Amino acid sequence: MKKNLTLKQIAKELEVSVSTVSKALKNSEEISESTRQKIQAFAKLYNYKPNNIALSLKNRKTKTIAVIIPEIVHHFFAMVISGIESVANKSGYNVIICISNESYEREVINIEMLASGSIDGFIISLAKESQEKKDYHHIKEVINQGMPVVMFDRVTREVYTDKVIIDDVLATQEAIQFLLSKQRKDIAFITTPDYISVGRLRTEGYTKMLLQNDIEINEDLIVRIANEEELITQLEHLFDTQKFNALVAVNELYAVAALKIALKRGIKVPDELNIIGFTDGIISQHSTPAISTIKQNAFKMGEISAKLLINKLEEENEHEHYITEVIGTELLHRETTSL
Amino acid sequence: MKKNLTLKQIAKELEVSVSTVSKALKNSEEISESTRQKIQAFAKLYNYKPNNIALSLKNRKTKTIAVIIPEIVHHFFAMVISGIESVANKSGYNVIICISNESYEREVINIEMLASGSIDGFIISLAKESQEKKDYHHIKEVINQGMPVVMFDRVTREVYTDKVIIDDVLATQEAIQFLLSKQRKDIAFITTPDYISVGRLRTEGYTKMLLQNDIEINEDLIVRIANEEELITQLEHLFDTQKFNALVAVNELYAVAALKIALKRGIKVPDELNIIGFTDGIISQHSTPAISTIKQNAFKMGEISAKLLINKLEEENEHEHYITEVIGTELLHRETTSL
DNA sequence: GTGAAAGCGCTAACAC
DNA sequence: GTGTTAGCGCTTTCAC
Repeated sequence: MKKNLTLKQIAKELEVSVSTVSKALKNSEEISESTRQKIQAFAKLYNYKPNNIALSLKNRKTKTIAVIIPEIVHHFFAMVISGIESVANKSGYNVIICISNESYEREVINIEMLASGSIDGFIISLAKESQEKKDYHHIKEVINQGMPVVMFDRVTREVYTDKVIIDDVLATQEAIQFLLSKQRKDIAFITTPDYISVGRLRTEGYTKMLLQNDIEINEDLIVRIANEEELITQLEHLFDTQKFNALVAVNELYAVAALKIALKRGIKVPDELNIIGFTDGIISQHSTPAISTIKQNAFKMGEISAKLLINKLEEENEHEHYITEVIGTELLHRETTSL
Repeated sequence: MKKNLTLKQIAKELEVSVSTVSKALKNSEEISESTRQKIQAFAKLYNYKPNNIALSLKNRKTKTIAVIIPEIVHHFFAMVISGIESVANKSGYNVIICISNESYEREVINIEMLASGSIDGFIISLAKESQEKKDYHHIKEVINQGMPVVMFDRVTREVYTDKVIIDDVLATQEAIQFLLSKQRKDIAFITTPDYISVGRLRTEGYTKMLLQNDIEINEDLIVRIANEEELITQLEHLFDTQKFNALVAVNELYAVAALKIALKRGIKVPDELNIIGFTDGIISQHSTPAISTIKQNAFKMGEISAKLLINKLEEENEHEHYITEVIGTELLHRETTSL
């Protein structure tokens, strides 16, 4: 139960001053070769490690960044974190992860807690509830304090800061275009309520593309899932009441649920029904048939978010100049689309 | 770009001393009602927040705990984290997550980095490589320094500390017993090499149970996956060369891969082949047919790990007394087992 | 070459 | 009631 060694202790032990020890360990020219060696040897022997907290207090930086995500048991977010971790570690940063659990309150608490000194910057994806409330004062506040913030995926126009997103409208349009090119014009669309930015944008891509092709929008083909518990019921209702030969879902959970219902009803996939999901996660990969999907490059999204943040943290002159990076997507054909 | 307010600044502004401010904000009886109110009002107005780093340095505790896991894009670990987060937050602790990426080196680096002051305690699940190397000096070292450590799932006998595990042997035995009770005696077993503790224990459960029932072990029915890239090849080989009417896999990835191959070969599941996996994740839930599984209660595992750690952190008298909590499992029947 | 001293932001024992 | 002081562990300027 030996406590961690401090400079003071080394100094005492070696009968020199604290500052000498500090300099010697930094290999400062000021200190004579011999004392330097003596001190370094001692420090090594007793495995001296500088206390990070003291360094943070002194330097006014903690070398850690915080990630606030709505949910972790989710392939997309797990991949983003993986990407963040990977670049953060390379630059010597630690990563703190906090889960808002889609709750506005938890988002606020986490951010306020961390904002007071514990971290150097935030990477945030908004909780559903915050988007619903449209209340972003907590984020604006930390930005005002001069703390860099990067938002990804679930972002909002109301906050000025760096953002990393995919072009949801375009990505959806590409998927719809593909289906249309195969003469599949009755396309069901499973999405979220419009207050979720990504859901809204994807729905926009869907309607835009149909209109561009002079196809009338059938509102009954658009299913908005507000509550995941009603996912199955709402999908069953869709299958009961509508005719369609293709289906696009804004995430893989909705896609696989739809696939499952189709299979149960003996609908042949992909012959009678094409299915395209979003998020290239393990569900899509491992279902049978494997689901064709719009790949969002979550890992890359994490990497870029972290890079943007670290750039802001390390650049000298802080010009107020924010960018929004748009990550490319790709349509990945597997077994639920017919080529 | 206002920097964070400090006690000093408040003191100056209000022409009192720093300690008066400190006490006033703590509602100390020592300070007169009027100055207390004045100071509190001012602090509130300018949104004063104490600097966590300074507090940590002072108190020698950071109120944050670190979780080191091998992999985050994995339902089991994501759920464990969720559980840890949930109890940590309730007790006012922050959670730092670091990913060892199954690498011994990254595990060592992360632990050493955090051990120097940044955190109060660790929750660790070992990287494959560390288990392979059997090198745990980095963990023993932090424990020696007096830092509490809780290990979960991938643990080792060589380190004395609190642990949270499932009874892998027993859990596997129950699965095997179920299959035997249905007269399925040719059971393939997809596992990891023996240096992964959970793989070894589950294999032990498998052989034990068969022997208990006087069934000879057919080594060719046991497939050890050392490298996930060869998963498919090895499984194909199994299906090519062996006859079996049941299959148990030590994780859901192996289970779904086996299911997929079976389906491709036109083998009827569950009629001709029963499949049971470990880990009740989204893969098992959403595959068609949905995979029966041994549920590990990952969330609970996280909760208990966090509780054990926080107890250690907050108890006064530190008696060297370690416990190993065994979490119950349950066999969850879905569509790949016949009842 | 080496060391004393100040300071990062906060607390607490001890004066006054 | 309020303020002074020392100290958490470290760095850095400035004396010696």
